[in-house]
Amino acid sequence: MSRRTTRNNIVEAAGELFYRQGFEHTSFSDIADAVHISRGNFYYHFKSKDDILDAVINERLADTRKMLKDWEAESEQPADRIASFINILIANRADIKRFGCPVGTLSTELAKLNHASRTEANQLFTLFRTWLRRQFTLLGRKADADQLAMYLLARSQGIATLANAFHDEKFIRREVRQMCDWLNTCAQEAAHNAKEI
Amino acid sequence: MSRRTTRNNIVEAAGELFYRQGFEHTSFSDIADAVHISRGNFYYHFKSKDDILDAVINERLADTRKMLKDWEAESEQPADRIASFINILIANRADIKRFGCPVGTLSTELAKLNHASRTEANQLFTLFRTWLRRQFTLLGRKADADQLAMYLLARSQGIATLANAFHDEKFIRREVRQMCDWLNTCAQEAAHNAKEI
DNA sequence: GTCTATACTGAGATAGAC
DNA sequence: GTCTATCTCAGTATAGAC
Repeated sequence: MSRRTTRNNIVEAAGELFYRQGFEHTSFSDIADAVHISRGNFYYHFKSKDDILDAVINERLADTRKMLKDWEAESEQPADRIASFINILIANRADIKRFGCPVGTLSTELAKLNHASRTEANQLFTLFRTWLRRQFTLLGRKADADQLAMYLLARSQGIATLANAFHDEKFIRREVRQMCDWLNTCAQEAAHNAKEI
Repeated sequence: MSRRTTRNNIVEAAGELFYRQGFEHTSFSDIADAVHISRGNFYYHFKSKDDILDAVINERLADTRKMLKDWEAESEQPADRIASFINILIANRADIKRFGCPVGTLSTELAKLNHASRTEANQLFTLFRTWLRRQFTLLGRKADADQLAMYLLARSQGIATLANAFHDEKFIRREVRQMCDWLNTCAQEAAHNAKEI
């Protein structure tokens, strides 16, 4: 686990602030206040604000890889693993309601800024997409695994956006329930097809 | 129709730039260059940048109201009207790919900025939600009309976010096709239920 | 490694001439 | 109505003491 160095503290605080306030709207002063260091001290650890952003994205990528690995270790069944993905909406519902999805909102912001780290940030989406695709393949839906992965990703994104706009946690719960139903149907279809062959 | 006054030109150019670059990231200089006026001239027409934002939002609200009205006039059947909504994803696919959904991305940005006009901007979502709810009610799905409306809204939002992140228009087309299928099933169910009663 | 002081830039906003 | 000139301020970034 990452030690409590000043550098790590900066990345952690910046990551949180970028999520809550947006990257551009977060100033060095904001981060300095959170970490309790002076503004000038940043430049010992990073050479620019963009540099901090890269560090934040890389940490999120590492965290996400670990999370996906954990989900695979926790469940044998691909359907259960996919359910783990769906349920992060519930686990993070309070934050999602207030700040939206950390992946989607960063991607959207960097797209508007036409920021150099856009591509990096979108790797977060790719991580989920690839992982979900693999699970759907294991589930026996090889032919449309990527489509199913994208469907789930998109639906989760939309739920996060609207839950944020309407400040509505109940909406998250309801949609998650529906997505779980959908997943069950999906798994049953796959099992049925497997018997036929 | 709005005449070509300087004020209207400012609102139009600002609306476009806010969509493409984001509100915060768009400066007076950017707008001034687009409209070919000096920076100082803004303050004859608006008292602040936030004032311009309000004007932009109000124009979008008016445009959206008109569009929804037109869809109602163009189609008698609620299912066809809902299809009009789904198909804006196709009509605007090039912009969506590059800049995301104008409603969703503004809502997301203003949420992060904790901006006073957040509520105003979210009225855009409410407009679509209420209109869709009414169409689903007319379709004979009174009991779950609002849930269906939110489902469609959320799904469209997610599609826009991912199409933007992955720069993928084909994904939009495929998802739109699926949503149209879903809508047909929806309408058939409603028709079936109507017969039973 | 961390600080203070400071340079530099671009932003939003104002005053007043035309 | 539109312009130029200017103000103020916050932001990023640098230099150099400790």
